[in-house]
Amino acid sequence: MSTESVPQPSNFLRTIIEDDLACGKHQVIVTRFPPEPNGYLHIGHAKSICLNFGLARHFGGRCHLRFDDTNPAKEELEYIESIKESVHWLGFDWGQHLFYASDNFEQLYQWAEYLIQQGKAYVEDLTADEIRAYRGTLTESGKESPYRGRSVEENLGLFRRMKSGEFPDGAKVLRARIDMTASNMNLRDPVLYRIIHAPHPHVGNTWCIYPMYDFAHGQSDAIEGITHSICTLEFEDHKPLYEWFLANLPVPSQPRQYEFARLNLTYAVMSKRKLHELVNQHIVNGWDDPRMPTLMGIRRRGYTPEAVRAFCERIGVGRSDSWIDMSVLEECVREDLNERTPRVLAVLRPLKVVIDNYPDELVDEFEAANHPQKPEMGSRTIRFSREIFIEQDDFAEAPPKGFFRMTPGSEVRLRYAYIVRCTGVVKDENGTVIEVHCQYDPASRGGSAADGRKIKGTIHWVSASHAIDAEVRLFDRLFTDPNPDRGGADYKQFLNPHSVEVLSAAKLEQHLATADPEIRYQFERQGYFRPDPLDSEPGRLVFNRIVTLKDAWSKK
RNA sequence: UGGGGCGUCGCCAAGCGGUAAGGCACCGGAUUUUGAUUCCGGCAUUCCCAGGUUCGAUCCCUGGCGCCCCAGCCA
Repeated sequence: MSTESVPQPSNFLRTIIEDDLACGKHQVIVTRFPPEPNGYLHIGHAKSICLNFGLARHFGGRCHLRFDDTNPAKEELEYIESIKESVHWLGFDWGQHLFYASDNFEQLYQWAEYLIQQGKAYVEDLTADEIRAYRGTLTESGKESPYRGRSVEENLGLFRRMKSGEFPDGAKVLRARIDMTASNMNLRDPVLYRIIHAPHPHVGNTWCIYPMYDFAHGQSDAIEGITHSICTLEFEDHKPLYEWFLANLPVPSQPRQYEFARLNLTYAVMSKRKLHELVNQHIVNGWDDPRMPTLMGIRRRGYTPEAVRAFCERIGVGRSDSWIDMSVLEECVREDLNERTPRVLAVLRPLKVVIDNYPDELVDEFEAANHPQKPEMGSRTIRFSREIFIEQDDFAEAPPKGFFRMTPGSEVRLRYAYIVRCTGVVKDENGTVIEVHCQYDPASRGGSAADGRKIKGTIHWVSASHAIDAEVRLFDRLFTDPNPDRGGADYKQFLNPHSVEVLSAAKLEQHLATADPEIRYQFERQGYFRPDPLDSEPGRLVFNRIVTLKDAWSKK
């Protein structure tokens, strides 16, 4: 794919790995994509997936898929399945390397007892509120819990009773004994285990105590032999704790954590909370709504995995907070679709045109190229007759300066067909043009004038008696503001009221009657479209607009 | 005002002491039966600011300024 062949500039992660390989620290690198199965994946996750799988592929290593499933209160099987499907859709394969943090629960439990035995963990009886109060603030150090000094035996007994289900949710937690005065809050005796009497999506009812992220993540990395544990910036403050566990537990390997800046996209929101809200409040029609930045959404809309991968390559990886322009994503989609889609003529907002000097019953046929720059993509036949439809926007009774489409008195080319001249219009009682009359030039068959005169404008059309009907959904950005997320304001006030426009009377060339949902098309002069995989069916076609074509005219 | 991180063109991003890559956006112009594509050309005497070291600094030092993250029994 041409979009992926451009050499990529280096980034700090590649540099680190190159150095680790060069000095012999590692023979082979192992990365992992570690989602929590508590929601659906979005374009931000795609960046992480492409990074982790891409780095492994680039350096001949491997990448694991690991579910960080340590909190059964929020996780579901449905999400596990969806996440696997999205990663595959994006084009990556973890092979045999599918892992669950929950598969390590027994080992993690043993390590927790080990820490207790070393005097480095204790059972806490303080309530959640009390723990918070004892933790201190950003500027004041914390206080030690009165339960911090329990004996190893007492801690072990209590922890085992926690495990056996003797206590209700929240009654006790296991804490690491580190330093209540640490300036890094994560080191102020972090909670290691909490009691949750809930079935787990992967390991069922075997446990009622569950490890916290911090106690599971690094150790799982170590168990899997991860060499480079890549996460987002907000985990940087957790690194000392990550390393504390690796240093204080007999783990089988020593992974290293590196952080990068998460993806932010203009005109979109990415937080799980906001995405949930859009769905729950029916602002969008589900997680796979084509306007959503979820992988399910953009997939349904018609974005290709190739385009998403090209996007992830193009934006680079860094450590500074960044907001990528939506136009970068859109341009990646266009670049891919421009290469691969067959062209087709489709009239979205039909305006009837009658060619008065064209024989009533005559039907002409033209060969239309499927791709003007790629003859190998072939051609198809399109039919022409006396009555056709053109785009309402392609006609102007009083054209603005520079308009070179159909207008009274002047000539315009009907793509692949004939040159026509508008001779008159029919209006309804409101003065709206409802029909246009033309004369065609019989000597211009195919669209070229016999005398070689230049025709500036070419518009698309569809034969009225041959066209098929379809619904077309025009999607646009969900928000009107580039940063709906920014500062205090409610992001919902920036919702774009025109993020979807449904055109129910579109007219398509006959060729599209059997459109395969997996095939994308370019509707010439308009954009890229594909049949909606859920709602389109033979006889009741529904097309989604994936992205518009660039349009230098509308900018003026 | 505790700790951690970041600051190179409107948005990303290379650069790692030797005199500012690239992409998107934008602005021209050429070709065009898609106002698309393609193609040419333009677009940071300057790297948050101020000092310092050096023959030479975006890269080193010092001091400022700005922005982000952290006080879940979430990840």
